[in-house]
Amino acid sequence: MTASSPFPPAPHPADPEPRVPPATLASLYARPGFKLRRAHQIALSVFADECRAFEITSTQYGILVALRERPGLDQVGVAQALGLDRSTTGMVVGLLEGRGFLRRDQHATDRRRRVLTLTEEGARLVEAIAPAAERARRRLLAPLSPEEAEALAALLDRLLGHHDALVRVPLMRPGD
Amino acid sequence: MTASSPFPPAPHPADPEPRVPPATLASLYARPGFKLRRAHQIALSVFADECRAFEITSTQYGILVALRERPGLDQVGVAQALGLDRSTTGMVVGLLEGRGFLRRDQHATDRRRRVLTLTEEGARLVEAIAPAAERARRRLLAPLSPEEAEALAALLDRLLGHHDALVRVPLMRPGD
DNA sequence: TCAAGATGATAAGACGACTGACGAGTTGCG
DNA sequence: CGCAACTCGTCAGTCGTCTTATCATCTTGA
Repeated sequence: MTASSPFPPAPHPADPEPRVPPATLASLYARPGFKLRRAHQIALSVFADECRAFEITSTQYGILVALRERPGLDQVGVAQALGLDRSTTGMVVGLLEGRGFLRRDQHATDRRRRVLTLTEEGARLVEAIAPAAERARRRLLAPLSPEEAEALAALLDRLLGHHDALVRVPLMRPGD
Repeated sequence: MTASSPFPPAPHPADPEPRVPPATLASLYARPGFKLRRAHQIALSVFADECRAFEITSTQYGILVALRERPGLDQVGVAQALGLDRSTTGMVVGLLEGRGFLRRDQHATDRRRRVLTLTEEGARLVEAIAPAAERARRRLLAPLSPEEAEALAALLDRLLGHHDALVRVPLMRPGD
């Protein structure tokens, strides 16, 4: 809360901040965060479109995949495996449980935990979605050549790797 | 985009769905949508961190910038300028109005419209944030060399350009 | 001129995400 | 052993986003 003077940005020679020209819409469009928001929006949209028949979101799909590979994870394990918040995970897991795709049972010894496993139907679903998910991936990357797609993946990996510790929920391969 | 059958149709008969191996966590991590979600998460986080003092989100900042450049836009105009949903825009605009950063007045002739303009305080805020926003941009891109950052921007632009029509709210430079 | 259509705004509901807090349970250490 | 510290799950609250639906208003055309 530094700005309480009636005069907006009077030139301050002693200001350590370099002069920053006023933001314009064009500069907004050029911001990487802006592009990433749009790209994410598009990725969600393409996935939802391809998986329309299953009425499932990419987040829900991620949880099913994680449980298919590692049955018996608890919610925190799922959250860490996918880089999700604990609360978010709890909500989405509750959704999937309500739709009968997974079960939550008490852990044998640690009663704080709920052990998550796919139901038969959940296992069937995650298998059935695979082609649609693959279609979504290809469609999202369609505008890029294979080399460009590779380059994009590499650049994003650089970004993620360096900022991983920064985000509250770093990605964590469970069980290794 | 008419999928009402329980199973997704094969949209391209010439493009038969080959066998799709079962999804693993590793294959999930490799999905571009997954990386984009993480990258977006990080971008939001960095912006929020740098702008902590202003208690503002990147979306709110975008609306302020749009109104600074084009005072008198209506909500639909703001939504189109930023690629936001109309409903989302209405909610965030209501927030900003409640905090005193913008005003909503009746349009002179068209009473359906609400004309949006920054208040003095809103104008001061958007000026004051500029250095923090610039800091966030640089920090987000810090892991990349200038050339890599440029390449990433170009690749994302390719993606956005080709999928723009696909997303329900395409980006639309107002007034050009 | 009046009904039909287009457009702007809002409401309601669902989902994802984060923060902060809290209770129950577990574990480690003095 | 007993208490402190930690962990798991949950809840409440806030925010952003999209969908669908509805309402008010404006414009247009028969």
